[in-house]
Amino acid sequence: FPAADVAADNHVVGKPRRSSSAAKRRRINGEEYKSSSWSQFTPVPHEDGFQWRKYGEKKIQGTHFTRSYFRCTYRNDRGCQATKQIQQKDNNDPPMFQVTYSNEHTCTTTRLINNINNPAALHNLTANPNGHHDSDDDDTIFTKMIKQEEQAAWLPPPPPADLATISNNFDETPGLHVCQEVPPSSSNSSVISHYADEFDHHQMLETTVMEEALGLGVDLDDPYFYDPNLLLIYESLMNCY
DNA sequence: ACCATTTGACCTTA
DNA sequence: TAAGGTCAAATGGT
Repeated sequence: FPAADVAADNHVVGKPRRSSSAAKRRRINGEEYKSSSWSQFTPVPHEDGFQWRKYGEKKIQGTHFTRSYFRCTYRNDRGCQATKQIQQKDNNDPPMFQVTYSNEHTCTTTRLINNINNPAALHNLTANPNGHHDSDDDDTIFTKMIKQEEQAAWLPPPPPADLATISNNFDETPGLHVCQEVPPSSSNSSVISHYADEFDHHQMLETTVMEEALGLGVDLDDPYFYDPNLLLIYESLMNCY
């Protein structure tokens, strides 16, 4: 199953966010550390096997959608410093999200994923994506996240040329969602062309990534293609049968 | 009542 | 000083 190696090791779909100055490795106590931030594109931003608590949402300049900020649910009781940001990139069917992770998980769930070859750990992971014992309580959180994502996935259609219409769509957007569409800050033709250019840029970027992946034999119809963690689970399951 | 999300205020950084 | 990131009180769902 070559797709797993491609996505997990070579970062075809997930690539380091920082490329210039921040990409320089820092040296602490004589040890070298890689950047603790990485990102990936996915239509299912919540399906990464971890539990997250949202702590903020922000309109980022030059983007259509708000950025959502999450930290690990176990930050307080287990001191896990993992965080992630979710930024919706387009309104395709399904929409694509960029998920940027910072800091590795130090909570129990991380150990389960790292021990994916352990059949017991794998069973726990696949039986319940939260990586816990099975119980109704654990399930409700994950289910809620998925429902939340589904709501975000079906936003109003792509921005029309008429800016007044954009504002109307924004007002009708439901309250509970991950990334909501945001109206332009001013109304003139340069704003429209700016968004058009930005849209083209993202389309081009996605196309480049997809072509690169296809060249390496990735099956784009496979939903697990987008998430390295899910790919690992998928691969281990394939090995089991 | 408890807990996660929302959201404007506040803080940090370039 | 403005944009991005985080805090925390208010809000809403169960």
